[in-house]
This record gives sequence, structure tokens and C-alpha cells, in this order.
Amino acid sequence: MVVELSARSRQILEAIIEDYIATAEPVGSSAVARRHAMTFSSATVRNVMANLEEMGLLTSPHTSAGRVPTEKAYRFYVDSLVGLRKITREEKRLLIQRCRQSGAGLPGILKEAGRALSSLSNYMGIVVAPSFTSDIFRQIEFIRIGTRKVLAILVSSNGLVQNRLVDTSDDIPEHELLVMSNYLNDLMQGLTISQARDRILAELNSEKVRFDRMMSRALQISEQAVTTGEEEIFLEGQARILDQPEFSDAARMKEIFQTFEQKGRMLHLLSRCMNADGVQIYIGSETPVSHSAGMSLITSRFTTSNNTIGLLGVIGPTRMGYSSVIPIVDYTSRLVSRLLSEI
Amino acid sequence: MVVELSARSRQILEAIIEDYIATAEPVGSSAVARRHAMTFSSATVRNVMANLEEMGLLTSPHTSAGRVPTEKAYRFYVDSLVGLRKITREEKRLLIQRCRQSGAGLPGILKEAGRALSSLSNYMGIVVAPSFTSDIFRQIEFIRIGTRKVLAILVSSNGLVQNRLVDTSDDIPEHELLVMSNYLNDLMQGLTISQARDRILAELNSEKVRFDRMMSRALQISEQAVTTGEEEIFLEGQARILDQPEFSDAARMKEIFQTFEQKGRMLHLLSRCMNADGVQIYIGSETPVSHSAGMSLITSRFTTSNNTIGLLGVIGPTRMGYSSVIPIVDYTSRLVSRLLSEI
DNA sequence: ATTTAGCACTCTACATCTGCGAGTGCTATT
DNA sequence: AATAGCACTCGCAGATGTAGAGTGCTAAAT
Repeated sequence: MVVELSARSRQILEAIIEDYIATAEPVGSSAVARRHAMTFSSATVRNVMANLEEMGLLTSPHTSAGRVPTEKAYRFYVDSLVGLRKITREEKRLLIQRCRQSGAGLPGILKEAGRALSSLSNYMGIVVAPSFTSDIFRQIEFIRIGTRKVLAILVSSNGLVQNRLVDTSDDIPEHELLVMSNYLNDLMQGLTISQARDRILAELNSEKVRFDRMMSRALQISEQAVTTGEEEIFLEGQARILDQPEFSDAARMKEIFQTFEQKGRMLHLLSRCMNADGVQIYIGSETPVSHSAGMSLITSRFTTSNNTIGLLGVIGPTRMGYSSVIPIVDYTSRLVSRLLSEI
Repeated sequence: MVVELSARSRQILEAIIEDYIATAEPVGSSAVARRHAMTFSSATVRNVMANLEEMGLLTSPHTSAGRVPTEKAYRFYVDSLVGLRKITREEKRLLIQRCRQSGAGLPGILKEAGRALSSLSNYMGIVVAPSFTSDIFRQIEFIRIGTRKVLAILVSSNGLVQNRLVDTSDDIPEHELLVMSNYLNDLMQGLTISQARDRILAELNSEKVRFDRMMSRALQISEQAVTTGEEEIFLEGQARILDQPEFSDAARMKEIFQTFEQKGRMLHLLSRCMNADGVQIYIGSETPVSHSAGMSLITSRFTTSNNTIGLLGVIGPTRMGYSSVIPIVDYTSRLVSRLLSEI
């Protein structure tokens, strides 16, 4: 729905939103007229506010309180936000420094990026690691751990490692494991992990393999190895949302923390943020995770050297400092993409 | 300090503690006399309570409220606790079921054990994975990832895997990597990871190696690989502590969550819980993590198949259901040890 | 036709007050 | 030594009162 507003209404709406973002308290007509040194009086502001309320952009908690922006207002505000604060040099410096200091490797960078996001925005940082399954297969290794236990190690071309302990029906000698891994490495060369999985399943059903004991055994083991483990999601700075006055209520808090504990579910919900390029903004009930809790989500994708994609962003209250958070998320996603391409 | 009490004083103290654990509200003299069907009157109870207060076992929040047990009282209660509730069959069943259902492998079992601890106790579950460094070295592998990048994969005999991406000054061909890994596998055979690290450092300084380009390169790379990564600590059911009325205050909550976010620090503090065998109980200010926040910690060690040790337990408010939590922690640590020995 | 000033009205947050009841400590009694 | 009785204390919850912020309407001004 397109919202049409006169220049003045718009100016007032923006003032209200910004004041509310800053103070978390309902803002009254006189406050707007005063603080923003408007050319007109509080009475005029009142009239305009009444209009805006009718349009569904403002509500008042009760008769004699000021007005509070609705989700619709935030949406309008964000959409028409021309004056995006640029990211400051200081923030850039901090982000770069922190992401570099992290222990080498993709997970290290991502975790640190999440922390940096959180500390710069003062909300919660969120990072979804690129899905292992869409990464390109690089190598599989088998290591014999005691009798009837084989450790399968799967390496992707991004240097990600997934390992899995597999029980085998009987003891497999080392030299046979070597033959098996050679066979499989050959089979899966150049495929993504998920394609590799399909190939394995297809091969398992093929005639030629069915009667080759070693091959079918190799396929069975590797099938377990390529089965996706838990995908990784980093939530950093959870304690920070306790700073927000709107979450000081215990019941609400609990709801939120419970949501965050179900990482699998979150991941599922976040997947739809990965479809579009650029910074995505979800306000209030638009937010895929934790509906109805008055949270907003700002995300952006990042890419690794071989074009698998991950997601990073910030979760905070609907009343969020959009104008500063958006450029931070934007910059961070570019930065992370760049750092990852260096790996 | 040893506390000596008459049988009656003791009976009353226990009644107060148990009532307070159940209700989280100060308990008065008449409540004790009534609810526990004592053979004496509330007036007598009052006299006894006055004594107990003088001994520092009780305090009253204000004049006309009931009494609340102090840390000292909990300590006494726990120490003299003969009537440890046995773990129920139902609880056993649940624990076993949940720990088994977890994905194979040590981390899977530990994570699930943490969750089970949390849901059975209704407090927070905590699990510290056995230190990788005291595990026994099993094998090292190098995989070439692009030019000048080598992925070093370190496997312990428990089937734990640590991997690290290493930058190399120049490109190393695959066949040379193979030679290197053979050399190192031989070098570190049978040692623990931390011993292996010492050996590597010693070797790096030895005369014979210093002038062998390949060997010294191998040692340099592996030195990075054996450097300990982050140790793992699982905190499960954080949301559950929000159920406790004593933590409904936002400021307190924040303090607690901030503590839990610094996992490195926690790990450090928890290390002293690993020294003794059996169930360890830390009450209030005795608790190594988060002093002064009115929390108690109950832990017990578990061991893997080759005697590396980890820690698991429960964190909750000082007012904790000790008599049921203690056997749960005890049983879980045995269970986990057993499950791990099967790996 | 807007904009503005003025004013009556509304509603909440905060403070003050009050009675109730839970709980205590002391004392006299058994 | 244990108990019953009693006066006393104190916090809590509900009631009452008040100040102030904010609104909406109307009439005057531009």
C-alpha cells in the first residue's frame, strides 16, 4: 500500500519516529514542535497527528499520552529513507579490525562478525553460515577408530569440514578404507555436497554396484557422512536486548529467548531472507522469526569464494535505529564477502 | 565451620528450607507448625527460629515477613542431607532415551545430555566437553585447498576432529603433503595432543630438523594445527531460568546472561570443579561462575573411553531442588561416561 | 481556508493514606 | 522447657487525591 503524504505531514511523522526511536516514550505534539524547531505550532502538529492516526501510522497508548509510530509508519519511514547515515570511518575500522583478529577460517570470521555487528548496533547480531550442502565437494577420508568404527571426514572446497563416526557391520582394514576413499573421491569430484549425496544414492541402486561388496559398503558409509549435520547459526550479544526497555518484562523475554534456543526452526524461517540480494528489512510482524514480539530484522547476504551464500544481520526491537543499522549491516556483508574470498 | 543443632532445630530448619524451595516465599512460624504437622506449637517454632537466625542460618527480609534460609543454611541442608531422593525410573528412562537419540558422536551426546539435564531439573544444563588437548593423538592429514592453503585435520582417538586452515609461504604439492603427514603421524604416535605439541616444539629446535626444509615446514604447519581451538561448553535451557521468580528482574537477568556469553571465562572458572570426583555442590557465593548472583551450581565429572574428563551439571537459583537435582546430575554423569565408553 | 491560541477535558503516574493481616517477640502460665 | 496469649510492627494492597502531560474542539487571526 502506497502512502501519500504532504511534505509537512511527512516531516512531522519523521520527527515523531526519530524521537520515539531515541526515547522509547510516546511523543506529544508540543515535544515535536519544540525539539525540531518547526515553523508551526503544536496545535498544527496536533491536527496533523490526528490525520496520521486516522491513516494508521500512529497510535496512542491512551488518551493523554503522546503518539507512538505503528509498524506501517516504520515501513514508510524506512522505504522513504533517503538520508541514510553513512557508516563512519570509526565503525569501518572497528569492523575490519575485529573480523581480522578472529582465528582464521570461515567459522571464526563469521562468529566475530556477529559479535562486531552486535556491539556496533547495540542489538543482537545474527549470522547464518553458508549451507555446507551447497558447497563443492573436495575430498573424503576414512580413519579407522577402533574396531567397527570408522570416522568419515568430508572436506569442502571452502575448507569446511564435516565429520561423522560410523558404525560398520564388520571390521574394515585400513588398506580397504583407502581404496574406498579413492573410489568415492573420484565419484564425487566437482559436485556440490548435495549433488554428491544424490549421486551416492543413485549409485547405491545401480546394478553394477549392488553386488560389489566393497563399493556398496563405501557408499553406505559415505551416505551417512554427507547427511547434513546441524547447520550453523550464530547469535551474538543476546544480553544486549535486555538493554531495550520494551523487553524488561519477564514473560516477553522468555518468549524471545525460547525462540532463539530453537536454532533449527530459526534457520528454517530465515531461509526466505536469503532469496533477495542487498539489505532486507523486516519490520515487526514481517519478521520471519518470533512474530508478534515487536522485533525487527535487518539482513544481508554474503557470499563465499565459490558463491555459496550465507546471511548476516541484526535483530532488535521494532523501534530500532534503522538509519545507522542498515549501513552497518550492508557494509559488514560486503566486508565478510571480501574476507571470505581471500580464503 | 561445623554447625551443631538439636534434632528439633534441625527438623524445623529443614522444613523451612523445603517450604522455601517450593514456594520461593518467606516462611512463617505458623506455616511450619501447620504444614508439617509438628508436635509443638508455632510459638516454640518462633523461639527456635530466633536461635537459627542468630546462628546465621535464617534471615528475615523485614520484620513482619517470614524467614528465608541463608547460604549457610543451604550448605548445612545439603551436607546433612540423608534423604536424597532416588532418581525415578521415569527420569532414568527419559535420560537414556534422549541421550541415545542424539546424533552419534561425542558432541551430539553431550549436547543432548545438557538438554536432558535442563528439562529434567527445570534449571539450566551445562556441559563442558573433555579437553581436546588431553586426548590421545590418532592421525593428522593435510589437504591442499587452493594454492598456498593447506587444511590440516587432526583426529584424536576419541574420534574428535580439529581442523585448521594454514597459509603456507609457498605452494606445497600433494605428494609432499603425504610425506609430511607420514612423518608427523609417526612422530606423534601414542602421545596426547598436548604432549604432541611439546614434541613438535622440541623437534623444531633440534639440529637435525633445522636444515631439512620439508620437515621443518611440516612441523610449522602442524604446530598451528595442534594449537588449541576454543574449548567447547554447552549451555542448554537458558530460557528456563526465566521461570524462576528471583530472576524476573531485568538488571539481574542481564548480568547473568552476560556472564554466560563469556564462555571462555566460564570455562576457566569451571576448571576447578574438575579436580574432585563425585557430585560437587557450590552454593551461592561458592559458585565459581557469576558470584553474588544467588546461583548454585551442581556438577559431576564424566570420563571418556581413554580417561579424558569432562564436566556436566546444572545451574539454578540458590533456592534449588537439591534433593532431586543431585541424583539427576549424578546419574547423568555415569550415563554419559557409559555411553562414551561405547564409542 | 489554514493556522493558531486558548481552554476544558481526560487520563495516567505518583504520592499519600489507611486498614488488614501476617508474623514476631515478650511475658505469664503450665 | 514448652506453650498460650497478647501487644506490637511492618509491609502490602486498595483507596483517594493531585499534578501534569496531552488531546480535541472552538473561535479568532492570518
